[in-house]
Amino acid sequence: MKYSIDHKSPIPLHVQAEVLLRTLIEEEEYKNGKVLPNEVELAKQLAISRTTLRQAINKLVFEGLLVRKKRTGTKVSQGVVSSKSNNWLSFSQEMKLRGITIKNFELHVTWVFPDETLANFFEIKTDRKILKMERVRGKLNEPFVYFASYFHPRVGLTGDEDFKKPLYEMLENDHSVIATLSKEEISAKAASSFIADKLKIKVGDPVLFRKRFVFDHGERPIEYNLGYYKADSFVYTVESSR
Amino acid sequence: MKYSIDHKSPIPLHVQAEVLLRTLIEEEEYKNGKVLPNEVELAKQLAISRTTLRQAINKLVFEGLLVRKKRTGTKVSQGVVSSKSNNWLSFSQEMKLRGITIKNFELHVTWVFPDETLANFFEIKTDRKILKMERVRGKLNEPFVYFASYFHPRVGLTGDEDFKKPLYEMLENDHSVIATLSKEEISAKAASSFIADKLKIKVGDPVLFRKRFVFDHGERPIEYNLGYYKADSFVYTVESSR
DNA sequence: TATATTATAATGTACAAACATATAAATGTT
DNA sequence: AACATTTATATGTTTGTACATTATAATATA
Repeated sequence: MKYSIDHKSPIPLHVQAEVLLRTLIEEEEYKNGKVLPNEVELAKQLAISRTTLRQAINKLVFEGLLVRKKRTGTKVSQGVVSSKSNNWLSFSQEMKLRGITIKNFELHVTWVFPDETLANFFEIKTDRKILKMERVRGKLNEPFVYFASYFHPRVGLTGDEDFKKPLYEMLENDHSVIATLSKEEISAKAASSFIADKLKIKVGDPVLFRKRFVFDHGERPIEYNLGYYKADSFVYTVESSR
Repeated sequence: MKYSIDHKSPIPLHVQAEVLLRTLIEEEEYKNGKVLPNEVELAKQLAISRTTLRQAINKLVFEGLLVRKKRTGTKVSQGVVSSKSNNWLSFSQEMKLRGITIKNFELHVTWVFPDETLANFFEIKTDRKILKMERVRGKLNEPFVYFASYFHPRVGLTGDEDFKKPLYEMLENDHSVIATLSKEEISAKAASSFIADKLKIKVGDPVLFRKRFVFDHGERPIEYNLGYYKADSFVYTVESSR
């Protein structure tokens, strides 16, 4: 047989099968839509169990490389590809693009004990103080966002930094912390009295709420950020393709 | 026990387990790094075999939602990898994954003249009628989103289509229209009387407003979609890296 | 006290065996 | 010829079982 599997190798059989399949589906005929040998048959040929073979196939199916169809069989999927969109600007940069000049008219830095959520996110104990930065930004007399940011001690912030500079630039230049990954959650909320006060709106008024989790290259948590945007002052844009 | 699995249901056990896990890991504690019950234990609790449970966990691991570690256990991944073309699920698909069954309790199809914005987007004249589809969706007696969708004439919809089927699938299968690009704008708004009525909330209550522009492979406009989500019923998640 | 060593608890790998389900193809019926 | 029915074949689901591997926790040793 053309391909086979080494049962003596320390490499797991399903991994060997996966590699073998990847090679196999590179072949012209398979690329052009020929169905693979059926699972039972192929498993027998490779002298592995069907379960093990399926383990390998599953992975490729999940990657979108293979497509399964009952009765018909499994074959190489036709059009694949995936891309991703990016949005990695700090708030001031984002606003600048829209021709809006931002004022920071409240900037407050304190050291606080993290609550459970924060301690968990940062993977630290609750008795270890962390830096909290709050700020209100907007046009003068018209605040439109309140932020609360928490930073991991690892970052080494003292609280004396110049927070008026673009944040991620500052972290990179002065602290060698490179934020590479972020996860955001966006939802709508009614303003609490605290937020209403900060944004000069009424309690219950709509706000856009954005949670942002920032990580460094090693997937270590860097910043935990909560943003409350006055309705209509902020539009979040996402582009995606498939 | 808090969650459980229905052995009588026609839904495969591993799918049920998957949904259940997705719900589970939405909980704060798990999101913040608590490890899941170990496989053997969890399988016993859910009264399914470990193999079946692993099938479910595997899927989430492939998606990058969970991370396994020997001896330590399995937990929700922090840094996340964003694998699947997941921002490309239709509403019903998105909800299904969360184990929520959606009712369409208002579905309305009409032909309308586009306003300036629409005509511009579709690059057509304002005297050419286009198909408008409105719907309210949610759990029964608890609507949580109102949609209005407009389709380009090019798509060739007659209005008699079965809009209960997943939209993009339908477009693809029955109309050979493949939506590949989307641009979305998300903001918070106060409910108008119209929206308040649709969502059974009060005028002025917060809603998440999502505009969605959908294009085909040739970047030609396909759909213009407006969605009004009841506050807290919907969280928009974005992952990005640089 | 610091460093090896060993035990333990979690995931990882692998098999065999049944039965379920969807669908293409073959067959039968009108 | 058009339609309905059956059958065969491929994937899909599920269980039970066994042993391997690895990283942490507990223990023993220098």
